[in-house]
This record gives sequence, structure tokens and C-alpha cells, in this order.
Amino acid sequence: MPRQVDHEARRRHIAAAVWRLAASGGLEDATIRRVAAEAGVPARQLQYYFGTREDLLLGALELLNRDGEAEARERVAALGQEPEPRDVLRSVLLEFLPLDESRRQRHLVHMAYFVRFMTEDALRDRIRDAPPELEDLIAMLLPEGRRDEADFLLAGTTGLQGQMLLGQLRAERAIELIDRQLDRLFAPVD
Amino acid sequence: MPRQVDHEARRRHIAAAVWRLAASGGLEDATIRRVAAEAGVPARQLQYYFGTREDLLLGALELLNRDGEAEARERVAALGQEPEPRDVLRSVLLEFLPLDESRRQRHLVHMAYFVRFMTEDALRDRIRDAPPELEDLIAMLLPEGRRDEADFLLAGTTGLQGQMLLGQLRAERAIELIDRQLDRLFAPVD
DNA sequence: TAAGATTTGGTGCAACCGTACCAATATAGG
DNA sequence: CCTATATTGGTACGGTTGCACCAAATCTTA
Repeated sequence: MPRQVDHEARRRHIAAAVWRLAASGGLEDATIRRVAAEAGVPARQLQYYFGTREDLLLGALELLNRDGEAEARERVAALGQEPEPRDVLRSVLLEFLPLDESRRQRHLVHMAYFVRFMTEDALRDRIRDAPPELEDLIAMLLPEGRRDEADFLLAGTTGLQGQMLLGQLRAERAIELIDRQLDRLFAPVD
Repeated sequence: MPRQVDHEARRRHIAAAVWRLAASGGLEDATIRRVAAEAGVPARQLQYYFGTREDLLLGALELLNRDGEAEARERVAALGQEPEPRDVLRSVLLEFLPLDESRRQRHLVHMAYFVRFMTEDALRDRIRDAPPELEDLIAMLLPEGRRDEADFLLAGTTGLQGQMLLGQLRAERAIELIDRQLDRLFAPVD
């Protein structure tokens, strides 16, 4: 057997270049040649490790999501052994806001893929799984499991995400708005 | 003077082709040649009426927004002479949901422009004006003018928009969620 | 060491891109 | 009718795109 290479690492290195380009100029900027230049590798290497451009964009998205979930899980775990439901919920929601460069880039890239999410079947399936379980989780963390409030809370958070990405909303204000909603939802019942 | 042509009509006809392509495949599908074919006019005509491709995309967005505002104003006006604040607010919020093909396409196209909104200065300015006044309006329509609730209500609505566009949420459910929030916000104070 | 599969490098091609350019055409005023 | 000008048509060009293809290089195992 010949020389072995860490495929995962190479793919991640290339994917990171895709993310940077897609975040700054949309998917149309993520051409094979441009990505190769951004990653500092010959264009041929992208062919070898991903195949077609379509496969490259799909693979880059897959890695992005994997990284994002890992990061999110880490931050929730950092809350300690037996965290309050409210703190867990707050942490989950804040994961959707671009509060650091990592999250900002991730959400930006997601926006770049958005139109394709709706028209291309391969991508459609890839996101139709996650959301329901996420809304279940939020509903469970809420007192009395109020489903309507859980759904709107998540919708509101993603809405704030969009406003932040557009530079229309500062982080402090977004967090404040979420905390006010949490205040209300976790208020003692009269 | 030679033959005169209704410029506005021609531009709108071409812009509609841009919308259709951008809604189905993103901005990268809206090439000059493709738009021309979609509109059924020679490519040269796009040059004449819009200039460069950048100008075309900008102009198409401008017309889209103009149409959208007109449609929205119409629907609010249809509420009658002295509508209840709650009905006005509900109507404004529902304008953000893709409840018919017109709105669906409009929001879809906006998503296609999203990444550019953030990176290109020419587009940045074009949207930084509207939002504050919209949030003011919502806050005014709310009892006691609760600014925090107004802001989160708008964010939640745009969040629901995204979920609907992705096919994760049905229209009835989205409207129900909004109505539940309105129930709460317009509930008589104890 | 020999072998053979894995990994690279570079290049070529057909298709498409945006747009500049030049003629031809059509029509409203004189 | 005639002419000036708004409008259209078609094309050509330099550049980029995705990808297929062929050789060379590299390293592990037998």
C-alpha cells in the first residue's frame, strides 16, 4: 500500500476555503479554481477529494454542520453537571446568534446555501430532519411544555440572527430581547 | 424624434425574468443570457435598458421592492376605514409570510440577495433605512407601545418566513403562532 | 528491494460568461 | 418625404468555468 494521507484533514482544509468564499461572496464565488487558490492547493486536489463541484459544496456543508453541532454541544456541556433548564435553553438559543466569528461565518454560509436548500432535493433532505427535534427540545425545556411559545421562540431567534447578520441589530440588544422573553416564559404563575 | 417605448414596462418585464431565475436557482442563475432567454428578448436589450449585469440585479431588486410595498399597502388599505390596531398589525406581519405565489417569490428573491446585502455597500444602504421605521410602526400598534415585544414579534415573523420557505412549516401553523402572540399582547391587563 | 496502489501535477477542451462594438431599423418631428 | 435619433440586432473577444485525461511521483507492504 502506498502513502497514506489524512483525508479528513485535507477535506476540512479545503472546506474551510469554501466557507470563507461563500461567506463573503455567496456560493457563486466558490468556484473550483477560486477555492483551490484560497486553500493554497492545486485545483486538481479538489477533484480528487470531493469529485465534482456539486459534491464539493455538499461536502463543505456537511463538515460545516458537523463542526457547528460539536461546538454547540461543547458550549451547552460547559454549563455544568445539573444546569437549570432556563440556562440550557438560553444557551441553545444563543447558539443561533452570530456572537463570534465562528458562528457568524457558519450562519453566513447557511444563508448562502438557502436558495439551494429549497430547490435542490439533495439539500432539502439534509435539513428536514433536524428542526422538529430541536423544537421538541425547546418545548421540553419550557415550563409546562408550551409548544406554541417554543416554536415562536425559535423563530424569533432565527429572525434576530438575520437582523444581526445584516448589521441591523447589535448582539447586546438581541440577547436582551431573548432574555426578556425568557423572563416572561419562566415567570412564576400567579 | 424617433419611436418611443414604455421603458418602465420593458424594465419590469425583464426584471420579472430575473426574479424567476433568482427564486429558483439563486443569483448565479441570473446571467445576462439566461435572463434574456427567460424574458424572450435578445440579450442586447438588457444592456440597453439596464447596463451592466450589476445594474440589472440592482434594478430588478428595486422594482421588486417597489411592487412589494405597493401590494402590502393595498392589503392594509383593504381593512377598511378605521381598522382595529390589532388587525392592522396582523396584516403587516402576514405580509412577511409567503402566503401566495407573489409573496413567496418576493421573499425567495430577497434570500438570494441576502449574502450580497452584507458584503456589497451599494446594497447595504438600500435596506438600512426601512427596518427601524417598521419596528416603530409595530411598537405603535401594540398596546402600551412595548418596544421589546414589538421587536421580537417582527423577528419571530421573519423567522417563520424562513421556515415556511424551507417547507418546514405550513401556512396555517405560522398564522396560528402569530395569532397566539397577538392574543397574549392584546389581552386585557389584569 | 520490488511492486503496486494511492496521491499528485499539469494541461487541454468545449461551453459559457460579460460586455464592447458596429450596422441596421424604425419612427416622430420638420 | 426626410432626417435625426431612439431602439434593436448580431457578433466578436478575452476571460473563466467545470471537468476529463494522462504522467509522474510517492510511500507501504510483501
